[in-house]
Order: sequence, then C-alpha cells, then structure tokens
Amino acid sequence: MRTSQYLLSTMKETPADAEVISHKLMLRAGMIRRLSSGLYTYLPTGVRVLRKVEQIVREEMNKAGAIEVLMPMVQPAELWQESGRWEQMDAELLRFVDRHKRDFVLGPTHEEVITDLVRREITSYKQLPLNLYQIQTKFRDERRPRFGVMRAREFLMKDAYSFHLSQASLQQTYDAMYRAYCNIFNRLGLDYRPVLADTGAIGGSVSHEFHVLASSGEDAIAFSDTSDYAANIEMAEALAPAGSRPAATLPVTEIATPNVGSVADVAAFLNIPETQIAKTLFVLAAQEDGKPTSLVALVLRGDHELNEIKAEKLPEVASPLQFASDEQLRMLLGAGAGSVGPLGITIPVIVDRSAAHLADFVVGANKDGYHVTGVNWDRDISSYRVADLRNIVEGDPSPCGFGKLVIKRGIEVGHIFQLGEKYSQALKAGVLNEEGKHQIMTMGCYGVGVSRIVAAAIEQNHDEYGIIWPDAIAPFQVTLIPMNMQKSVRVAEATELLYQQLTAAGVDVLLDDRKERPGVMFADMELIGIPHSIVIGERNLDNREVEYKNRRTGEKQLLTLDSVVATVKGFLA
RNA sequence: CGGUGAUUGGCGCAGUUUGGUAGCGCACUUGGUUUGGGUCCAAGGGGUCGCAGGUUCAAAUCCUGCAUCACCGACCA
Repeated sequence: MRTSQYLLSTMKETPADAEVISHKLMLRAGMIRRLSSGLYTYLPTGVRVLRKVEQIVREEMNKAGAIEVLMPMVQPAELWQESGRWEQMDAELLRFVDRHKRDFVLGPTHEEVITDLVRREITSYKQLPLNLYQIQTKFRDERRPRFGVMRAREFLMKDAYSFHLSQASLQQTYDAMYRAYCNIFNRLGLDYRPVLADTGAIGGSVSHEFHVLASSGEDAIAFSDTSDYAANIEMAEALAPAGSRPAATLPVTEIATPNVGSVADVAAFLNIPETQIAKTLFVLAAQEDGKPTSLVALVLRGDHELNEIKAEKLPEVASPLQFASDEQLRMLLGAGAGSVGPLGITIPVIVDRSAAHLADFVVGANKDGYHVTGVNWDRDISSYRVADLRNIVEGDPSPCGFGKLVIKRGIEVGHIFQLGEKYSQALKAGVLNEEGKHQIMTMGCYGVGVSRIVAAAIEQNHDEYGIIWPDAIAPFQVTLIPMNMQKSVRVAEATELLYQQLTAAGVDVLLDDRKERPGVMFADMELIGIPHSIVIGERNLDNREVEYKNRRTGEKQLLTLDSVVATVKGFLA
C-alpha cells in the first residue's frame, strides 16, 4: 500500500472527549471515528487491525474443532420471551418494532438464536458434541459507553456455543476452548492471564475470564506470587488467619464516643489500629414466604471491605444484596449506623474469618454515641457463624496454599462458561439419546471481545510517540520511509525496488510516498505503530545500504539493499 | 438513571463576566522554499457560534426550553 493511495487520517491533536490512551491513540492514528455515543466507524487502519485479530481467532477456533456460522443481528422478540430474558433484561436490550408491528431486539448475545437453530437441526446424540461460533457485531445499550471501543455499545465479538449430552463432554470442549484461548492470546502477542471468574446471573458452575494486563484495566485480579493461581478479585477466597485466636484479656467496657461513627474515626478517637475494630453491616435477610422483612448482621474487621458477591451467596442474605435503612436499624437496635454492633442481638450474625480471629475488639454499643471495648467471641457473643465475607487484599495468603496474593488490573477480553441447561431447558432443545429417550442438551458458551482486544493491545503496547503493535496484528508489518524521493531519482528507484520485492514476498508494507518532510513521515509511522521501518536516503545509498529501525526497541541497523527482504522476513518469523 | 460540566470552521481552543455583528494555532488550497525528526515565506478557501423561542436598536454573549456529548457514581450475560 502507498500512502498516496490510502486514507491515513492521522491527527496531531487529541479530540477532547478521549480519556484513555487507547481511545486517544486510535483517534489520532486514524483507526476510528465516533459516529454517536458508543458507536464508531473503523477507518482503513482500524479495519486492518480488526481483521487480523479476527483471523487469528477464527484460525484457532477452527483448529479447536469449532464450526463457523453467522446469525442475524436482528432477532425476534419471541425467542427472548421464550428464554425469559425479554422480561429479565432491562434497557440494555435494545427493542424495536418493525412495519408489521412485531417486536424485535438488536442482539446483545446469541444464546437464544443458536439454541433455536440447534433444536431444529440437531435430533440425535450422534450429532453431538457440537461447537458453533460466529464473529459478529453485537449491540448492548450500555448506560454509559466509555473508553472508546473498549466499552462501546456496538462491538465485534466472537461467540461460540457448544452442545452436549454429558458433563464430561462439556468439560472436554471447555478445556479445548481454554487451550484455544491461550493459543489466541499467545499469537496476538499480549500479556494475559486466565482467571477464575464468577458465573454471575447466568448460572453454571465453571467459568474463566481471560484478562489482558494493563494498569488502566477496569477489573482487579488477584494472583499468587508463587503459583499460577489467578482469580477475579470478587472470586478470590479470603482464608482464615493462621494460628489460633488470642485469649480474652479485657473486660467488656462501654465508653462514650460522641459524634464518632466511621471505623477511621473510632480508631483515631480510641487511639487503636483499625484492625482492633469489628464493623457490623446490617443487610436484609432472605425473605421467607409470608414473614416480615428481617435483617442479618455481617461482621468484618475494621480495615476490610465487604465482598457483596460472597455475601449474596449466603443462604441467610437477600439477593440482590440490600443494606438496611436507618429506620430499620433504629427499630431493631435503637441506634443508627456508626454505633451499631453484634452485642445482644437476636438476628443471625455472620462473621468474616478474619473478624472471627479478633480478641479484645471494639464494636458499636447499639446506643447512639457509644462503643464497647474488650469484646470477645464466645465469651460475649455466643450465637454466630463464620464465613468468608470480605474482599481479599494484597498480601493475603493465596487460597491455593502457595504464596501471597498480589493485585493487578486487567481488561476482560475473553470469557468461557459452562452454561448448563439454562437455555436448552427454556427452549426445549433436546435430542434422542442412545436409549432412544428425549434428553435436554447441556451447553457451554465462549466469548472473545474482538474490538476490545484492539484497544487492550494498545493499552498494553504504546509509548509517548504512539502505538507499538505486536507483529501479528499490526496494520502493516513494515513501512518504507524514503528521504526526498520526489527529487532524488536514486532514492525513488531504491524505494520502488524494495516495495516490489517486499510486496512480492508477501509482506504487508506501507510506502510513505507523500511529498512530506521526513519528520512528518517518521511521526506518522510511529503514531500508527508499524513495528518495522526502513529509511531510504541518499546518505546510505552510496554504500547501497538503507537503515532499519525497530519501533519497539528503537534499535537501528544498516542493511544492504540485497539483504532487506530476507532480514525483514526473519524479523517477522 | 443520579451528580457535574461542555457545545464557536476538519481538530484543539479564545471571545461570554461587562451585548456592538467572530478570532488564534494546527489542518486544507495555490505559488515559492526546504529535505534524516512535525521547515520557512506569501496569497487564499472554509463558521446561520448545538437547536427553538424570548429580551433588546443590536445576542456567540442575557433569559427560558430542548437536544447532543463527556466526566464522576450506580450498572455491566
């Protein structure tokens, strides 16, 4: 490709509404333009990268035995009503009506469509297992699109769905997808981690997320510093502290703590560390039929944070988690938040493992403006149970038993699930099994955010001059930058020759044949992030040489004209 | 959806407080100059100041309503 025949569309200045680096650089490098909130047009450079990512994903999916299909983006409401998600999903599901007054949705995902397809096409156990995928545009009407294509409303995704008659078969495909995803991210040249994930509202038992590590990532991931354990921070188990609980030494004492409410205030007022305080959070209890709403007390060490997902999973706690109102607290305890505690209450008390390890600790007195010191489990509070309630913090022991946890940030670019029968049951997707009996299939689903990978790759690979593409997904592999080719016949001839040779050798090459100053060309090619560049100038042509420069390392070396193609091919191998 | 803020040429911005008929840098066009890191000179083109209504002799500027966009929060199979 020659720049004179191409649409570069680079910008010197960054549009004011871009926040994260990948968004800024994608705009400046001429990869995308915003059409409307969360909707982006891909310019030629953006399309090239997107297609390269897509192709790697496609090849690895095919290699893993998945088969490509393509489903409509517009889906009839009936299927969503059948699965129950027509009611479950709110405004995120974009609905509209066609000319015949029939309801449709813009597909945010394709479980319904694929399950409908499979229930029509697949009738026998002999046709299973089956793993179908597509690479398709999705639409989710995000409340707040942001970060460019990272959280856009319309985005490109690879989604795969597998169908089985046994858990063993599902597990086999799940494992194959896990390996395929590792292959994909290895080939993309990204620093990534598979992490244990929450299965969320979709249900199922097993789930892994694939995260590209980047400081700007939206998700926190916990890693062991010695083993390969990695989990979403919401999933990581907080172990009980080692050793046994210290013995009680102090008597229970009530002290006035006027206008002192938060853990930090209490610690400062009493001149004790936050770790000697137990904070008590009151949340709504799981509702039993016909009974009035009641509360559950959750006790945490003062410096720890409640993990709402863990709390929601407790049978005693209402899901979704809801904190008690001030009126409810006053009615039950006679005090407001800030002075409440687990002493002398009759509702269930659930204590985090770390809080359960405290002795001689401080709690609210259930009396406005008072706290109680010298409190001890069993001696002063006998009815309670212990559970894992808190978010892990850096330095906690790893749940795998090896090493300590460190926390890093990541961008979720892949997610694999064992779905179970949620959709196949709802849509009655079954086959005849070996015994000739009708059996509902079990499903897995496997997603890769193709457009998000493009942004994530930039978040992880950039410098002050622009993007630094990994070879595998660079819009062009090599750029030719001629010095003054408009005037110098020698330069023009050498450049043309290299362009022909590289193109013939199958290299993706961009020749900058614009009538621009060298600085402009260097700056643009660095901004776009082409990994390898060749500068052709009078200076080195005297020795029949050109200069090679590596975008990532900045390393330069002189190459003879005859050796350019072989050397470049060597770099790309 | 709640809070905050923005909207002036393709991009980045000034001008709004104190109303007087729109400006700067970049980009673009033409000619010249320069050619290993965003040259320099000259001449140009391009804006109903987000939309609608109001106040006024006069509105980018003041008032009212609306729209769009962004940021923070909540949300995120």
